[in-house]
Amino acid sequence: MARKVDKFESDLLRGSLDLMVLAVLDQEDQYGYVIQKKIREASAEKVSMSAGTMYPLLHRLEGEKLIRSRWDDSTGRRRKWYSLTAAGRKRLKRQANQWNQYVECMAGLMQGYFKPVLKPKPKPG
Amino acid sequence: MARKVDKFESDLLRGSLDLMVLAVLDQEDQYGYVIQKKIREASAEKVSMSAGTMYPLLHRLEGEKLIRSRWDDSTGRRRKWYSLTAAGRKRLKRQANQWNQYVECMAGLMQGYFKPVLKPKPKPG
DNA sequence: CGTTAATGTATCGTCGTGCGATATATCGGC
DNA sequence: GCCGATATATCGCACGACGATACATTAACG
Repeated sequence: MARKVDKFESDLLRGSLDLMVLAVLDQEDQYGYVIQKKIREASAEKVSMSAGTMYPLLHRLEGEKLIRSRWDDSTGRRRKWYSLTAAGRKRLKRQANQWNQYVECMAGLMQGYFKPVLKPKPKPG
Repeated sequence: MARKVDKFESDLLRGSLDLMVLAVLDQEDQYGYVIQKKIREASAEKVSMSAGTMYPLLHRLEGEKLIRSRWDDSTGRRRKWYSLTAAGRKRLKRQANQWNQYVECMAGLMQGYFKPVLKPKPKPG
């Protein structure tokens, strides 16, 4: 059996997808297709969101005024570019913080109840 | 009615709640009310699952044969004790692994696109 | 010219699940 | 008697990731 690249469960995505997209847009303005691609590549193919996830997500974030869009029809391919709003940057900061806190909480929970799986101090030197 | 629990956090739970419960049960057999309490306390009140989340979750895990239950009616309070099955232990190992990998992926994504938040405060001196 | 693949955005219905509300019952303290 | 904590359970709702589907452009290949 050929070992396929293990993909993460979609339930994990649920809590962090917004954060990823906001983080990508914090670096530079982008359009949907590229955002999707960037996340997939940056995660070594492990995080992949379908188009049916991506576009509604973008629309939702825009509805929340966290990002704004503008169409680019200058080329044959219609592209909708997105950029972070001030509120988006603020949200990004808050969620990134929350994410880090949550990861710490999980680490604590796992350490207390499930030592073996947690790496025994990688100690990168 | 306004949402009491932050949506970001409840979505985070989605990807990791099974893992938490399995981790708690890996330490020792427990019943629902205490599992709920342990998670809440171990996370410094930050992670809290409602009873309406807890019991259906337990039933689901039991349906998946990851845990098994037995009633204790010896006291006035009826308690349903849960314990991990072999499959449950296996799943716990897998999920914990996935979680750790996912956290690493996120760290990579965030580092590339959002340095300021992730970066630990440099200790002066 | 026709076909296929990649690019690019969009919407639909389905499904799973966390949540608040609610129900039921026991027990201890006042 | 009343109230809060303990203890389990179920209901309907909200929300979002997903696969399917649609449609248009561009480029490669025959």
